[in-house]
Amino acid sequence: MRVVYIGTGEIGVPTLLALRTSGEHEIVGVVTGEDKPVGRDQRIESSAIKKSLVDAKVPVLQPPRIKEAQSILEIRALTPDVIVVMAYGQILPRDILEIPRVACLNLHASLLPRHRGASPVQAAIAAGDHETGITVIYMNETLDAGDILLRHRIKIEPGETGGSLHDRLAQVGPEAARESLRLLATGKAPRVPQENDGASYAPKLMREDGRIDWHETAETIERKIRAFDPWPGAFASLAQNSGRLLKLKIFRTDVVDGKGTPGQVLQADNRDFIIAAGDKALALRRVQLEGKSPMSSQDFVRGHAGLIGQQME
RNA sequence: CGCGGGGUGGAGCAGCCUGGUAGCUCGUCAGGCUCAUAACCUGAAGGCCGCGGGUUCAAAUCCCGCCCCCGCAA
Repeated sequence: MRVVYIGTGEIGVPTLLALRTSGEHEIVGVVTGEDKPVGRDQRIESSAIKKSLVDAKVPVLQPPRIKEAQSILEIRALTPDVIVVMAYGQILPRDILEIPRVACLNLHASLLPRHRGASPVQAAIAAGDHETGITVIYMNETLDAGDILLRHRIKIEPGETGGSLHDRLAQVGPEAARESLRLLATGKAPRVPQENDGASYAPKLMREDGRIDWHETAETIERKIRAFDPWPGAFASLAQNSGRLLKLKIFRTDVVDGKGTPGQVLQADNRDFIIAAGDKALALRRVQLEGKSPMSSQDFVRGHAGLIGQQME
């Protein structure tokens, strides 16, 4: 079949690669996000998807707004049988959804209807889910609410981070995509409406969403820290001796016994760095100070006297 | 030139404003104490204070240039 791939995020790279190289289908075009300034030097860089196509002779479209007439015409001219969308970053208008002859599919990184929206990977860990996966849906105009074609489940491992789960889900994409296209090609593709009762929404994450609320339970905070590692990162503020408020990024913690005012430093020595949470407490294992590289909490404690009793915010 | 923090014995930091013997908490090594220890005591090794230039009697500290790391932002 003639396939147009629409996506920007790195999570879709293995899927696009598989579709290109499997020989079962022809990628007739790729639509991806614009090149934009990135990093400390604000260098202009292409999306992960475009970078993965450097050696491929595939037409690449990078419309600023896909809903504009120009890009709709260009995509229609590719005459796709199927459009496959994964982590694109823009809402597709009805005009686009109606272009493909067979179907317009979306690969979503959760078990829909759970965790619709832009941050399903983090949401699954933060919610304490034991499994997640890739859901392939027939797209409609409501975000992530289309009928389900198939689902591939994976277990969420203990200690899983947003980064590790993202990478494992990316590896599930190719299989889910190929199987979906195979079913469509043979006319055997199922189509099951989502049960909207079980729906939840995982909004696009902002930097500020990473701030830790020490009033929450230790378990909740621990999961959030794992979910937000490495992006957008969980952090808290700590008053320094100089009087300045320092931002402390927190990477790994363990739930431990301990009681105190939420945010209070209960212990800070060469054994543990423990902060009181809403119920129990959290032993910090790895932290990063603004302007510094990540370090063990022991290293942090060594260089910062008088931490005990201080308050994290 | 997008904004900002930083580079000081092996680790994490202080010292820099207000130039004048290199300091703290650890680690390492040797010895001691202890039934024992991520405990305690004693002693030791280990630094061209990121690199280059300048000012000065004197520079980790002040001035100029460069390199590298990180946070924000994306």
